[in-house]
Amino acid sequence: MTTTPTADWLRLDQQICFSLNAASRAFGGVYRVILKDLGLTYPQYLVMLVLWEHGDLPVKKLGEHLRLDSGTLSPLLKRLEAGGLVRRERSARDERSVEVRLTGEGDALRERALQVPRRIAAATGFDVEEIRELRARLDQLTTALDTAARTEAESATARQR
Amino acid sequence: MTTTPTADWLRLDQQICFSLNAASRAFGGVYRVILKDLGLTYPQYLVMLVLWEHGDLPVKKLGEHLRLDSGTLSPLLKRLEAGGLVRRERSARDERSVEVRLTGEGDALRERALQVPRRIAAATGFDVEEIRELRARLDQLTTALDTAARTEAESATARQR
DNA sequence: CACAATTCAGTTGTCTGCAATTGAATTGTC
DNA sequence: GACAATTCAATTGCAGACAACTGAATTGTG
Repeated sequence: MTTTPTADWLRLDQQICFSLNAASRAFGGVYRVILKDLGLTYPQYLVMLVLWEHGDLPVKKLGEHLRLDSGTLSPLLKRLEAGGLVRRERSARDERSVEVRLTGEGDALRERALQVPRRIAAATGFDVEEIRELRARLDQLTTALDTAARTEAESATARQR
Repeated sequence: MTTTPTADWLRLDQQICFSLNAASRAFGGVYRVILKDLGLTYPQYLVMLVLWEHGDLPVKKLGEHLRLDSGTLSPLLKRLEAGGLVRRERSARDERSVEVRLTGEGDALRERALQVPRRIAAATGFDVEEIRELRARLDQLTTALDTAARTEAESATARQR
């Protein structure tokens, strides 16, 4: 009987994470080019997407939508503010919270951004259905990985006790 | 007739790039936990994978396998060297080139790394066939995106002329 | 041979991502 | 009402990515 040699488990081209990482960075490359016109980086674009979709939000909520924490968002939002797309205002009701508000300029940028998804979709060469399938697959993967990360972290903590 | 409102094109949950990005970072979380024992980060692990698979390589070749350039690899390799896993030696034949060589320690680490892919695979909750399919899909995507990035870059350059 | 073009690694500067910590504000509980 | 626990944004420190550039070495062409 021929089993896969254990050594082959380490082959780069068998690592799903590598393909994923490569695809993610390849997207980065395309976005970099397309978003240059808008003066946005890709993560900044994601933040703007959330704001356009949901309106003004506290940093916390923004982070939940994007699965990013304040360590990433704080400096990013400052840059957006410096670019005049966004204002940050301490909430009156809860002084711990900072509301991120679109400026007129930030709101106006939305019009120019409308063409971006279409250009991106074209760049993938995938049709709508293929994209939908792949998205579903990836979201399923993300959920599984998040669960596993928590489990691993717990068992690691347990080992230390 | 009911077409999808253009506004919906900007919805975060329709952006394939976001799912991809999220999945990639979720992988990062799992790897961070699992690789902590080995004292490697995820990109460092990828470099080690290539070296274990192909033996000593110049920085250039390493970058081709991983689609990374010297800007990323130079500092990363210095850290691996500081950790005693790798040596960097100027090639005698071509003094521009730097050979990255595994040390005994780096080679030995391979044994402990053999368990990693299995744990990762388990974390995904996907079976071998599902992983294979997803990988194929992602590689296809990467190829398309790389081509598109070049095309976009060219047309941007052309517009400037 | 000479010299322009190319190749290669490294450096610098900018922008993520994330862990860990800080400090202020709020909430829950006694 | 006091005070411990929690929440929230910001900061610090580290490691990646990548563009742009530098400097050294090599190659190709005339």
